[in-house]
Amino acid sequence: MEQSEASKTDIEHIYERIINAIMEHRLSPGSKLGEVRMAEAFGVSRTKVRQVLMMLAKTGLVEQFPNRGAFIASPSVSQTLEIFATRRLLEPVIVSNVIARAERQDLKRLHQQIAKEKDARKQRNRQAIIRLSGDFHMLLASMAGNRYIEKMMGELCPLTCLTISLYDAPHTPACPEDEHDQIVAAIARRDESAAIELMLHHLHH
Amino acid sequence: MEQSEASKTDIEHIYERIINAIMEHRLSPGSKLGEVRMAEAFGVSRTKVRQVLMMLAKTGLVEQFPNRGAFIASPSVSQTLEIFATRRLLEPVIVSNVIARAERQDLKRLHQQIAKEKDARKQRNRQAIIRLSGDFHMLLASMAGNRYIEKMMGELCPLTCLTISLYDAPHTPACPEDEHDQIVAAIARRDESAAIELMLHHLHH
DNA sequence: GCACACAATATTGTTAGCAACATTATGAGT
DNA sequence: ACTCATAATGTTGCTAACAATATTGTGTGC
Repeated sequence: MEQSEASKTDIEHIYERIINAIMEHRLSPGSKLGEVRMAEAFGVSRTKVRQVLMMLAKTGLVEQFPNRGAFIASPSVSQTLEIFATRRLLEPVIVSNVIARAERQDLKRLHQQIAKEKDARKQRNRQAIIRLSGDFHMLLASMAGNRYIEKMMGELCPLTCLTISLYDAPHTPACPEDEHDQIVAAIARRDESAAIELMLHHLHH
Repeated sequence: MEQSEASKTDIEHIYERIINAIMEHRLSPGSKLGEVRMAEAFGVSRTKVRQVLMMLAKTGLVEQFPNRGAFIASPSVSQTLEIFATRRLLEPVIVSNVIARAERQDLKRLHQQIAKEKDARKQRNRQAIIRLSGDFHMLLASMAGNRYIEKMMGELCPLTCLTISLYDAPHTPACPEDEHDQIVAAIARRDESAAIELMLHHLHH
């Protein structure tokens, strides 16, 4: 009973941390997520871990086998194709919505994000690079003004990270940085077709 | 201890039944979902009900308030707009994919679905009409060959039902039947632009 | 040395009971 | 009669122990 925080809060907290670990490639596809191990690692009861695992399973990031436990998902080739097909569907409308809605403050946040990426790249911090790259897409999604699309992106981004660690050559940088840069520039000058084109090209691997 | 079926199975089972209840308008937005009450109603332990509620919360169909309980979601106006915006984004590509992929067997199933709808309409079975109408869209989504889009539709359909019972005049039929009919016809003759046009018109309320 | 059966261990699934919180009911004071 | 405080009730959140299943380890026969 060291910390009796609101349960909701720390369940959500653990959930986020696991997603971050996936985004940073610190959890590989297929990794087993033992309940007691996680409970000890996070200092909470097994019940809460269980709930987190179930939430992750519902979003498709972990697979659960009865009486066997939970494992980080390893998307098949067909799943990977579907993930990217869905992103190619969603992200153009995200860009388009952002262009239509973005305030000056939003553009500022985008530039800050790019700056952070540039920083991480300069420091050769691979984990940070990967995570920030994903955060860029999530930030964009959060500005599109559609929470359902945003939620979907919140599931597709970590899944994308998993596919990258499965099917990409190791030590390949996630996204060339200047592409993010160019997209933001196109958004800033409200050039919709260019931004969409850049985004689609960006998602073409 | 009357039925010790595999827990996974009956959790999924309860989950489906609640979604069905939402789709049939037997659960109104804002309804409280008490844990003990549900546990008794379904003949399972409170823990399992808890897990189901959490899954429903993750998909956005119920809202949970700490120490207060779980309630069927009542989408706001802005949420409703976003739900339909998302459907207008997804369903055209669903139709397009179905046209590209549908086998003879799929078309048969679509026609069977339409026949069921026609039946329910003849019998003035309002609950069945509403649910079957939702099932039509889900059936279509399942044929599109993209499980992520299908999953998203599986969340958006029940949400749509909730918005209908919130913002539609009571006793309004969910969808005019012939529209589904026409869509299937357009799919059958592989007329993509017509099918998409019909679907968009269909989603225009 | 190998394959199989059987025991030991570890992990997951479930239940019952307790603690914490919110809601409702009761009653005293004005 | 109304308001506020306080007690009673009910509901949710959590923990710990138990049951069921899978995994690993050990030994015996061939």
